[in-house]
Order: sequence, then C-alpha cells, then structure tokens
Amino acid sequence: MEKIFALADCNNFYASCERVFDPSLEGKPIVVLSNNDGCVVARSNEAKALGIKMGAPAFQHEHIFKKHGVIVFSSNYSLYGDMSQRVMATIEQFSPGIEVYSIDEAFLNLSGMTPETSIEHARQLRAVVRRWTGIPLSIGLGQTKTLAKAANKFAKKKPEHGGVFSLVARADIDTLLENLPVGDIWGIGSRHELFLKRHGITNARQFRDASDSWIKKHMTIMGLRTAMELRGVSCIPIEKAPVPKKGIMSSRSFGRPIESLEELKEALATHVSRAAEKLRAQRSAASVLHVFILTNRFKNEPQYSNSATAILPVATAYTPDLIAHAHERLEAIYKPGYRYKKTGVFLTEFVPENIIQQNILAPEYPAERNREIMRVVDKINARWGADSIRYAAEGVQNGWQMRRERLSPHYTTVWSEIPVIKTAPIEELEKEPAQEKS
DNA sequence: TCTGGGGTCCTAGGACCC
DNA sequence: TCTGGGGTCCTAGGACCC
Repeated sequence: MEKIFALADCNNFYASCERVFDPSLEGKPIVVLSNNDGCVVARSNEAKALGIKMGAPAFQHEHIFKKHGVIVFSSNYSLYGDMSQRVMATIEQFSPGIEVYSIDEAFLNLSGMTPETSIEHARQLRAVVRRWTGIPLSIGLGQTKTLAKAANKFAKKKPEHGGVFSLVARADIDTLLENLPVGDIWGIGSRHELFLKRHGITNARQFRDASDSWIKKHMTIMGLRTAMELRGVSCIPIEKAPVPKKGIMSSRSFGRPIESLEELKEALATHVSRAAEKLRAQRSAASVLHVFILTNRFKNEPQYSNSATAILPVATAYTPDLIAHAHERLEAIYKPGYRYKKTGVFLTEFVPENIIQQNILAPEYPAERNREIMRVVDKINARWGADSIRYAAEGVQNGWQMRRERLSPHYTTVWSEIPVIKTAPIEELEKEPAQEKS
C-alpha cells in the first residue's frame, strides 16, 4: 500500500487567530510578539512583505511599525491554544489518527488513498477548517513526512494551487526539489545549510542525490535519514499518542530586572508550580530538579549566572516539596547585588507516579496523601480556571510578571471577554454599516 | 525601557568495570 | 621487545524543531 503523509499547517497562525475575532484586521500588516513583548514571532503576509523578520527584536522595529501602521499584539497564548484545539479537533474528525506536531501543525496519514483522492480530501479538509474555525490552512502531501513538509512550502509559495500541493507520484519531482533551497528542508538547520553550501549543495535535489557515506560522515545518521526521506523512503512514522516528556522546563524573563531573593523565590515557586502541574498531567514524578538564574546578557552591567541541582530523596510531583527543594537550591546560588533577568526550573529523571520507589532514608514520606492533595488542586484549577488556587510562595504582587502591553481580549476563554453581537433597529444599522463589529 | 520559551536526539570522550 | 580489550554509563556540547 502506497504511503501518503500530509502536513496541515495554519497560515501565520497567531496573526490569523487575532483576525478571526477582529475582521477589520483583514488585509493589514499584523505582528505578534513573544513573551515580554520581546521578539516578533508571527507575521501576517502584509507584515512579511514589509521585510519584518521572524525573531526580530520589537524595539528595533518601532519606527517601521509606526510608519506602515503595523498592528502589534502581545502573545495571547490562551487564545491561540484554544483555537489550536478547535483546528485539531476538526482535522481529527475527518482524518483520524493525526499527530499534532506543534500548536499550528499536524501530520495526517492518508495511506490507502490514491494520489488524486488524497488531494481532493485535503481540499475539502482545508475548506471545512476555514468554515468552522476561521483559520486558513496550507496542506502538503508526500510519500514521507519530509516530503509532506516540502510540499507544504510549495503550497504556501504557489497560491495558484489553492493552498494544497502534492509531491506524490510527480514526474517533475527533480525540478521541484531543485527549486527548494537546501535550508528549507525539514531537518536542515542553519549550521548544516552553511556547511552544505560550502560544498556546493544548495538545493534539495543535490542533497537527496549526495552519497550516503558522505552525508553520514558529516551529518550523522540524522542527516542520512533526511536524505532517505527525500528519496521517498519513509523513516519517520506518525506518532499518534503524545510521547511522555523526559524533561519539563518552566522559565521566563522578568518584566523588569529583579534583585531581591524574595522576589526570585516567588517567581521560581510559580515556575515550579507550573512544571509540577505538567508533570502530574503525564502521570510522572521527578527525581531530579535543576534551578537556574541569570542576568541580562544584552546589558553592559555585571553578569552572573548559575545553576544548581537537587537530587530528590523520593521521586515526587508534590508541589510544596518541589518548591522547598527549589528554594533551598536557589539560596545556595543566589548572590546579592545583581540585576537578574530570568529564573527557571527543569524537572527530569521521571518515574511513573504510581510506582515510586520509597527511600529507606525517608520512610515516612506520605506519597498517597500528597497525591490526593494534588489531585484536588488540579481538579479545582481545571474546573474554575488556572490559578484558582495556588501556593502562597508564588506571591501576590508579582511585580516580576512579564510585560504584555498589547494583549487582545481572551475571546474564547474568559466569559467577560467573549465578543458581543450588537443588535439595533434595522434603520440604525443601515445608517452606519461599516463601523460596527458583528 | 526594550532581544522568547520550550523540547528532542546524537556523538565524542572520559570514568569505571572486569 | 612486550604495556589489552570490550563493555556500560555519564556528561558536555552541538545540531535540530516549533
């Protein structure tokens, strides 16, 4: 049976989410910024056309934003996360067994379809996602995941194909791959791109046709796998069930520099709490915890960064214990007199929550009781919203919170911010049709 | 004033064991 | 003169992805 993979990718996802709920943004340049309003992480096509680059620091581009009337948003992750779920649920309904690869991408398994029916399926899927969620998709098809990724690039580059492009069973595959820059191949990053160009390999066809031993020697078996996939040999399967994580990180830059140990402890406790919640969601307990702090490397001022590791006596997902260990480690590395930019925690060395090895040095550890408490806390927060209850160690003032000065409403996740459909007598509506949102 | 926040996998080399 | 060899585990660093 012929394998066919599809990659469905939301166009300019964050920018598109903002547009769904404010159609007046249609046709205008939009950018969405990273946490702390730092870098540009999403751009509408109009913003791309202005030459605004992915990852560009926002403060360096204020003049371009102003000059061209670019509409700027802080990232609204609860909105994007919710919209992502709607898109993925819609795709899953028509193509069961998808792999949700990122917040805005999914791999589909269309094996068994003919090249023609798979294209038709993709077209219909694209239309229904647009109709049900308002989000535009591009879909690429190929005999491997890497080829589906490449096809997706063509779907975006060649709008005349209506957002769907297939590399399956094509006579002109060589020419197409010649037109794909080597750095655009999934799995070839900037370092290998430079290396390959130095050796005269500039496009996907040349890379596909390079010798196995040469690729393996310089790019390990990962590079060879990518080349095989370009040749149509599927090496990377669809992962239907999410693979449990081996490490969980939570960290964030502060909205302003932080000097006091007290505030660092609050911020760190908040990260521990978030990480522990994710840990429990995948039914794991952690046996190792890393803590780190650092100053702002972009500033011309005294720099300090350090990290410390706690080996936990008993693997746990109990937030108060994890906070205590994290605080103890933080106190060991904290030095006064520095302006800190960021702190965070990394949990690792997981075991399943229900087979935790007891430690003879900590025989009284009330594992079952602690798990019960966490279950209740997680349930309350799931029912009544994140942070409905939290630990006092996380602080109340939170002066270190990130900046989000250009946040759009939580259109889909907060009752008071749901868009309102305005009604009025028909004569009034006819008087000023253009201004009102509906 | 202002530069994100997560993750994965592979390899080389050293420590250590018998 | 002759100075083993195979295996495992760990860590640091580098590459990649979104």
